[in-house]
Amino acid sequence: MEYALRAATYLATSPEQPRTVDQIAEATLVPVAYLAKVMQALVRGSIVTSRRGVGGGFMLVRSPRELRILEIVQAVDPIQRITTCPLGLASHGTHLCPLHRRLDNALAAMEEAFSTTTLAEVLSEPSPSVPLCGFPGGKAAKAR
Amino acid sequence: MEYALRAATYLATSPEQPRTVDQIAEATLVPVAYLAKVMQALVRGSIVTSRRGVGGGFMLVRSPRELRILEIVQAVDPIQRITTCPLGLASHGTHLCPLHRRLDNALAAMEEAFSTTTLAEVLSEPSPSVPLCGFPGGKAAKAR
DNA sequence: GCAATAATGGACGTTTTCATCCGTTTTGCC
DNA sequence: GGCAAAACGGATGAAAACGTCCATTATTGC
Repeated sequence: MEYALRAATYLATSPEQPRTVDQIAEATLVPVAYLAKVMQALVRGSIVTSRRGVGGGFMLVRSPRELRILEIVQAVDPIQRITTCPLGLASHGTHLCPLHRRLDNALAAMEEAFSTTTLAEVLSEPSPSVPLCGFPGGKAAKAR
Repeated sequence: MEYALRAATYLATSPEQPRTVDQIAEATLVPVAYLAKVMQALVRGSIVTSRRGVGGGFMLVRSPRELRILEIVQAVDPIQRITTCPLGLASHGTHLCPLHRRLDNALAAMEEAFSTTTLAEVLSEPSPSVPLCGFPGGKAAKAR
């Protein structure tokens, strides 16, 4: 999930411009082979599009301005809200017992936190450090 | 973590009274062998005390009234706040980049949600369904 | 059509989590 | 002291998450 967010954030720094798995991996310091899988998940979740072949790569489907980070989270690692009693019995229909209500509240709080920011906001936020820390200088402190 | 909360909630229904792993497992519908491990974690986290032998079992160390559910969570499955840049470089000291700040905010929101309720409040909350759903009738819908 | 580029899919390996089993130790009771 | 109850600890196993590797397919440029 971290990885997906890093990748999406990176893509948001140059929408319109397709980026290859290698580029994304280098910028975000994510193991490239695994990142390929994560990107597939983002494709399946309709967060990014992909194009094969020369000049291909991945691009965000929608503008960073209208992409909430919650959507990325939901695409790769959906927040499982508690809608029904996790114990076997469905003896009381929809309303949860107090304990599970609290658990669900915590999940809701997390969802809320993720839903209130778009990728564009993450990028534009005035901050002493650039998103993804090292980049867009790229290759963040990678000696080579 | 669910399991730990269920167990603690159950213990809170009769503080003072030691409960065995078997009793807790039956009431909370948690696999008994695994629950034993979870209880060990709670012991190590100083949430419960244990006594061996006849009449022994587990008891909450503190009163349900002063036990926040966050403490149980932290004992068995600590919320890992992001305090430092997860990418390699510690190039910028304490302040996180915007992306990781959001992630940490989400974690903080969760912590907050867990810290605002005590076990006693969970139990006393007026609700159509009893905590842990099936119990304290026990053996929740378990045909036998 | 051929070669290079890049995503896609499947097989495989490693590490964490969830879970079980069993022998050992502590404790209370007779 | 001996026995039964119960927690404790370690070994083991199954499933999921994390990660790697490689062959295949689509796309572009020549």
